[in-house]
Amino acid sequence: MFKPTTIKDIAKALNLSTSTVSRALRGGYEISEETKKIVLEYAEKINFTRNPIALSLKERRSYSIGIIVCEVANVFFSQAIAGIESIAYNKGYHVVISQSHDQYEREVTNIQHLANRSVDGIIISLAAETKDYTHIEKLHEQGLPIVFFDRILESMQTHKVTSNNTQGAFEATEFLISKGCKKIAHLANAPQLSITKQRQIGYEDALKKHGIPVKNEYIKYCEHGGSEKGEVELAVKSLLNLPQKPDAIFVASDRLSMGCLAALKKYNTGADLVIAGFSNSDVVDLLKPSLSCVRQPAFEMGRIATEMLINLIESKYPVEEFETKMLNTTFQINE
Amino acid sequence: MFKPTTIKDIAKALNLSTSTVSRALRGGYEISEETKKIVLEYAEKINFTRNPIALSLKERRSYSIGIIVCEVANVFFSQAIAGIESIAYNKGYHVVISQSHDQYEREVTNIQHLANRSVDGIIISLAAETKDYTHIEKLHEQGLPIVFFDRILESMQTHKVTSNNTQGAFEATEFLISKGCKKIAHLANAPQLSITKQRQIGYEDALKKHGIPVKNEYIKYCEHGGSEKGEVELAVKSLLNLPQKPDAIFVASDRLSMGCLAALKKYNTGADLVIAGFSNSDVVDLLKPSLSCVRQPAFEMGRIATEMLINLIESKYPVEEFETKMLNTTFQINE
DNA sequence: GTGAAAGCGCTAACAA
DNA sequence: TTGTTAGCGCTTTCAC
Repeated sequence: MFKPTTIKDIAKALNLSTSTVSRALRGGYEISEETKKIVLEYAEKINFTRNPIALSLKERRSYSIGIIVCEVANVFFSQAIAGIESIAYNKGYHVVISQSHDQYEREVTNIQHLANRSVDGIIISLAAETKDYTHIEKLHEQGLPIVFFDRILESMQTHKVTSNNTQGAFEATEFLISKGCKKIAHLANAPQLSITKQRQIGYEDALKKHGIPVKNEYIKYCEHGGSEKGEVELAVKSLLNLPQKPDAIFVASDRLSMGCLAALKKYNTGADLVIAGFSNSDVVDLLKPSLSCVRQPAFEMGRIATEMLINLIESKYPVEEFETKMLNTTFQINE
Repeated sequence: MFKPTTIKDIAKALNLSTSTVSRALRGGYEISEETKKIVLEYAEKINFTRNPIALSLKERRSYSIGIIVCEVANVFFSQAIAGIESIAYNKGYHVVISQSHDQYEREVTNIQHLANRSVDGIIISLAAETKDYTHIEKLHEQGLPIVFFDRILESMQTHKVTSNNTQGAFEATEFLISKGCKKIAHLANAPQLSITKQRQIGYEDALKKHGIPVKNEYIKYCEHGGSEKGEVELAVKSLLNLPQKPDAIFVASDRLSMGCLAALKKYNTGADLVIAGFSNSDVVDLLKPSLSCVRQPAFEMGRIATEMLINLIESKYPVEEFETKMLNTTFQINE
């Protein structure tokens, strides 16, 4: 059995009390230099580390933070996680990653699991399926620090980090217009998501600015964010079958973009379509139907969200003032 | 402050002792049906969950397992993680993911962090940079259950899961030969990795079988697994600059494949090259220079590794017999 | 400067 | 069937 040493072992070996050892280890000022030295050297020698579990129980906190994203195999999220880790580890926090796979049920399970003091706070981007927020609201009311990023819950009073989705969508759509497209479709995420609304506004604003009417049949939502099998393909198919077939598609997310390209390939079409969409993928310029894309500063978003969360966690007083940071996107043309 | 309810609160509210509550919650047979019902209903009502930290301290285990992979943004690993989670959650284990980014230092830090009783066991695929294994060996000697998958440490006596790398590499290389290629280069991972050796054997076997001489200058290793900036590009460049420029490349990993294609694009060449390599990417058939690929059963590998680990963790007696499972790959032609 | 002891939330041996 | 209590490893107040 795996049985590491405890301060009790050290105390016994050194003929001291556990409290003296404990204080010596954390450099308590009341301990004589000599004792301190003896203890530290011995601890070093036997490669001692304090039991973090016991520490958590005692301190009622775990020095770890939980992340909930829909999936880690998405470049946007993996970059964000890298950003989160970069801050968290520096400040002495461990990071626990969990995936909702865009499913409501799994989001609920994961957040329950993470709360209950196995983490000190949570950074979350909502699942596409989530429409009921009581599981989060309850924990928040109980005092669990929560920071939203990307897919935020607007109604909740806490810190939030997003990119400028509206502006990004606007640029992408305007790019499609600049390529001479007039029948621009929009392949969107689940309609209740914050990012879906914001991106749709950017899309519509661009159309309006250039005098192109917004047509509802050109906007297709994917309720499951593209994680349901065949979901994206169906949406693309219905666009292709419209009497007025689109000449361009603005796609709202990375996952949808890949699904869209795959569908176009399957139906052996798309050569006459211009595609632009949100994506942080690094292989985007290797794709056959090229994909111009809106890039989000994922790493930076992760960093900021983590700083906000740790502020919340370490704040001595209940925080009353919350901020929502919005970061700029960039647009990358691939043709 | 975040302050969840404890069994003490329940005991007080229900006028019972904490032990009764504790037993009722875990369905102890000695508790009367009535008391059990009252307790369970009340717990349900106030949405009670036991404090896992206290539980861990008491039981000297955390019911969580640690995973160390080079990066989560790699489809092979994210699929493996999904496999790991599928078993772990069913058996009541939490999963803690951490990334080495193929760096030795981070692997050491992560494994230290995970051990020390914050996890009950570890599933690991080695970092490309790792050449010294004492950090793992020490923990293993102390009794921490460890299972290797993918990039395994052959010298360690424990369970291991791999795919049939040699066979996969053989098929890919034979495919290139079947396309009429005779000057087949091999873009490989760090040379000390188990997978590198196995895949190289498959590559060489295929060449030999077809009477093609193995040339050392056609084999390029990437010490950092392609995670160092410019590493892959440099390797590809040196292949392209050979007096006898290759007519095909067999690439040893997903990351290297993407780097390779990017490099070919950058040098505006590759149309005359046939590429095949290991990849679990789902966008592989959308790539411009097409990439035929060896698919590994990542999800299944994750499942098996987890079953093995949990067996190790829950075994009453020290396990002496270890097994190495090897799963078959499949080959997917894209042209 | 050091030690004894209580307590964090939970379980389990022992009592009743 | 239920309650009392000690103890998991650590920190911290209070004595000395």
